[in-house]
Amino acid sequence: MERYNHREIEQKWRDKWTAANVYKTTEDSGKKKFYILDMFPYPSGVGLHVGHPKGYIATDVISRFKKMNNYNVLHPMGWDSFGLPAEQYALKNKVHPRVAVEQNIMAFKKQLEKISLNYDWEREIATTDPSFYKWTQWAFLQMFKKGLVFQSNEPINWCPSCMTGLANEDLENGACERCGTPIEKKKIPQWVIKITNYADRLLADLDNLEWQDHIKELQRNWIGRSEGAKIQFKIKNEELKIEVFTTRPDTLFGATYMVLAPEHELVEKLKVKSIKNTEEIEVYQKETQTKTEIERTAEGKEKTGVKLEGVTAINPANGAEIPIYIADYVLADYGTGAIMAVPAHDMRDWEFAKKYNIEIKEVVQFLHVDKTKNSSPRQDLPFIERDAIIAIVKHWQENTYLTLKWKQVDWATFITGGIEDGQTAEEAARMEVLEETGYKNLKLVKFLGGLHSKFFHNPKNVNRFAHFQSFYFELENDEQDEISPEEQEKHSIVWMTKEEIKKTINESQLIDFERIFEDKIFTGNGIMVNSDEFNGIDSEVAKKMITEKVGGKMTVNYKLRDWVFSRQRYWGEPIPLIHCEKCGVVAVPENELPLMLPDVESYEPTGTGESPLAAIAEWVNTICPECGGDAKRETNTMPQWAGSSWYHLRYIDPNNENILIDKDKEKYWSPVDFYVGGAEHATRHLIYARFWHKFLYDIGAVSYDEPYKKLQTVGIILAEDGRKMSKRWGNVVNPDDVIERFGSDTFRMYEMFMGPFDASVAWSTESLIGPRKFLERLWKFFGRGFSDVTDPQIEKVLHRTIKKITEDIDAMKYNTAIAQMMILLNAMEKFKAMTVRDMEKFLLILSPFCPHIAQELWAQLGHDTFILQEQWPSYDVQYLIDDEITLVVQVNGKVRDTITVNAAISEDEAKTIALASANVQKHIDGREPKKIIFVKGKLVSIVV
RNA sequence: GCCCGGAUGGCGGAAUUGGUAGACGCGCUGGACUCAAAAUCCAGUAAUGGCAACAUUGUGAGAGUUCGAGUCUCUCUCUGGGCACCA
Repeated sequence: MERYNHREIEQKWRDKWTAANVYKTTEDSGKKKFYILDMFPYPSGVGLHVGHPKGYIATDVISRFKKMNNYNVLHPMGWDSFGLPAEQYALKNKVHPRVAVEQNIMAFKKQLEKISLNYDWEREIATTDPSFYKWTQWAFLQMFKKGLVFQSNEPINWCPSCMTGLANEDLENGACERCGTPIEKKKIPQWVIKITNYADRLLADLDNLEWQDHIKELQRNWIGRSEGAKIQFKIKNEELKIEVFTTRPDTLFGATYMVLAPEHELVEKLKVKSIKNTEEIEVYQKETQTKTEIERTAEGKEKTGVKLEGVTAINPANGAEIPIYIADYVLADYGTGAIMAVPAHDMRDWEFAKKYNIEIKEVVQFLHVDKTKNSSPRQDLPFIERDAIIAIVKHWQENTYLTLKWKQVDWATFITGGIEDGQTAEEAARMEVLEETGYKNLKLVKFLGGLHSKFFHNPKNVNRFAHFQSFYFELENDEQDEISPEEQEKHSIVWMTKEEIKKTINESQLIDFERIFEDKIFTGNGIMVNSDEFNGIDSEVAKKMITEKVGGKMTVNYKLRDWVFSRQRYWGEPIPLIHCEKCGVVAVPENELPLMLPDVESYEPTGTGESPLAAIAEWVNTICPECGGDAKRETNTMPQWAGSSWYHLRYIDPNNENILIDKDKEKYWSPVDFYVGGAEHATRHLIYARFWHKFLYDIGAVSYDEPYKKLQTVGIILAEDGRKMSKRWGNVVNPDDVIERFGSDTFRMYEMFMGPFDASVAWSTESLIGPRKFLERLWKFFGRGFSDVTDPQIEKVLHRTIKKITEDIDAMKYNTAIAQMMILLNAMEKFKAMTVRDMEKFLLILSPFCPHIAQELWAQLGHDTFILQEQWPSYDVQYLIDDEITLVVQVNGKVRDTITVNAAISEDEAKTIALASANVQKHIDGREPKKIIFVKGKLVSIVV
């Protein structure tokens, strides 16, 4: 037998498979369908590196596995070929984008073919193909007709380097996701899709998807649902009202000023007659506009704003007259673009109010329910309410604090006590300190605020619901009165350091203690104060009550923004709309689709906010399909995400000229059963595609309302140096080189063996040797010939391997599946004797991973069939059962012996054998076993 | 700051979900073959002590629950990712 020659074998079988068209897929109602999809690549100029095919290999393994298990599998591939990079590549290399895309697709395809992925290439699609984008445009027109598309003149995100507007999703930390250039706000007319109409469904339907939880969580955060209230504030001496959205209507009594976004329309209206400092306002508005997103949101940036002089608002809760500001910390496009500011309970408002000396009014106080062992409230006791004080007293010289250690029980506190009638809280605090410790000369440093606590008062054996006011004093000297004998009996005075306090004092008092050192504001829920009739109730409950009282209404808000859909670039689908002076904006008639992207002299971006298409007069000038008069075409193009939002459907029916997708075919194949791709698409492509698909569902074009039933993300392959593979670092590994040297099978196997599928692992050419050696050893084993019977030891491992691989492929645990095949080969080499029949089983389970060598050896065994079309082997349970098992014997939790026993051993027998072990006896050391635990099939644990 | 993950030998990683930690692979060490090297094969490989049997320690750190914890609970450190003035 010749040496394992991967080049010869792999080329031979690739040719044969292609000639026989083995990957062709047709509808077959007799079989269960399985649609498995890769995120299609962007055919860039640089070609594939070793990381790209990882996901493709995985889906290829599953696809082959499913085919061998009698599924009718749809496994297609295509190209996401519109968009900026192609255009930029074309500009740089002075070729037309169409030509560049064609070349790049050819190059990509050539690379992919070497890996022998079982795609049905007859279903290949490209988003730049007019027969494809006809339907992208068609779907857009349906949205337009349903009123889901509107034109906006609001400032949008503009990338000055890419010279195009961008959607919210295209930003990364306030910069362009592609080029890293800080985003500016620019006012240009934009087509926007009301994706927010779908926010609730996009959120709710996540629950029914078999996606990884962290991806769902990412989408939930991106959609950003928050519940709150809309409340209106009257403006004094004006007919106008300010409407705000707030998640904290309970804090309304604490709203001491209001803020409008600088771009808020009310500002312009108020300028007309009320605002006295118009000039100052306008300077600030200009500043806001020219700032980049990054400048506006820079971390640690001090808040800025300008007061609207001459205008005030009325707080609807208490009638208070409060000032109005404009400030750029309020965003125009979230909520109503205006807020009620509650500096006592919102960090941002607090910063602002401190800077501009605005009243800070506390309306919610912390409610602490003690959860520590000794102090958590007892279920069986009622709460006794009490107004009380806490006094924290610092030593006159040292860094220690006064505490009381109770003598009867294990309990230490600061000085606490009730407030008597006619006493102020501070008076009560001073009195308690004097009574309990005798210290007299207190200097008040800080009032720490209110705090409510539910706890079990251990010394007094009652449940307390205490309403504390807390004070921080410093002692001026050690002057001290005599303490009464009763007090002395109760507790002793202990001076504690910070560290000691943190260890001994109960939770709620610790919160007070921390307030000494930190300027913290309370932003949580708690007990209402300073809020008239709502005082004393739970702030969570007060939300609805206060909203109702002031005539507001509870509502829901989303962070998700509408989808800015216009790009001022050449290489995209033309937006099929026509501007007519008489008729307004009119849709291009559907029978004129596709609206072809015209050729153009210069497709460079203009940078003015106008698309390069605007320069082609003969294309732009058209007639209005409604009135027949002169009209102009829309010249913006669609974003790259348009085509990828529905491409999964087109594979099902790639050549249909009459309809987006044939309903019967769609019903047969849809939805995608398994979708594999990069996690970076979690908040863009996967949001857009879900939206687009849901829209198609709503208009009856498809029959299932989610596109991707199950989603799995791929972990990226890092370069050998641990960095990302990039031309810039010069650390890119090309799959062509690896396949040439080691073979496609080795390459495929290694990528699946590297680690867990969704983990990012560094490439290692050194480790690649492992899978290669495995294949060489298999080849060699084959050369040795076969026996009439298989060694029972091999048989056992073989059937376990079949079981494990069957399960592992389903669970996407390829690394352990391959490890198991290695274990099998190790056993084969050790025990040698194996029948042809059993070897066939091995080849069948190997074939999804390494199709070429499996097919070659399959043929060498005399088969003239394609292994892909064979049946997946089943395992025989009789080989899974062990007659003998190894029991672990522990003494006090430590392994002292292992004993080999019959699998059916009884508990008593096992215990007897375990106790008989010499080493076990040594560790029992004559003591009497307290307890012997027996776990069937696992262990005997002896406790002495 | 907020929301998700992750941390196991020299390296990539296993661990039936609470039951012998380190499967499998790489690397490394020793041996066989060879004039020699590569390749291949055999043996070893968590650390420490011991000729060995074995003992002690050991899954980022610290506490806890348990006969028993990589796995469960709490606190913390480091780290990857996402979001970030979202009211």
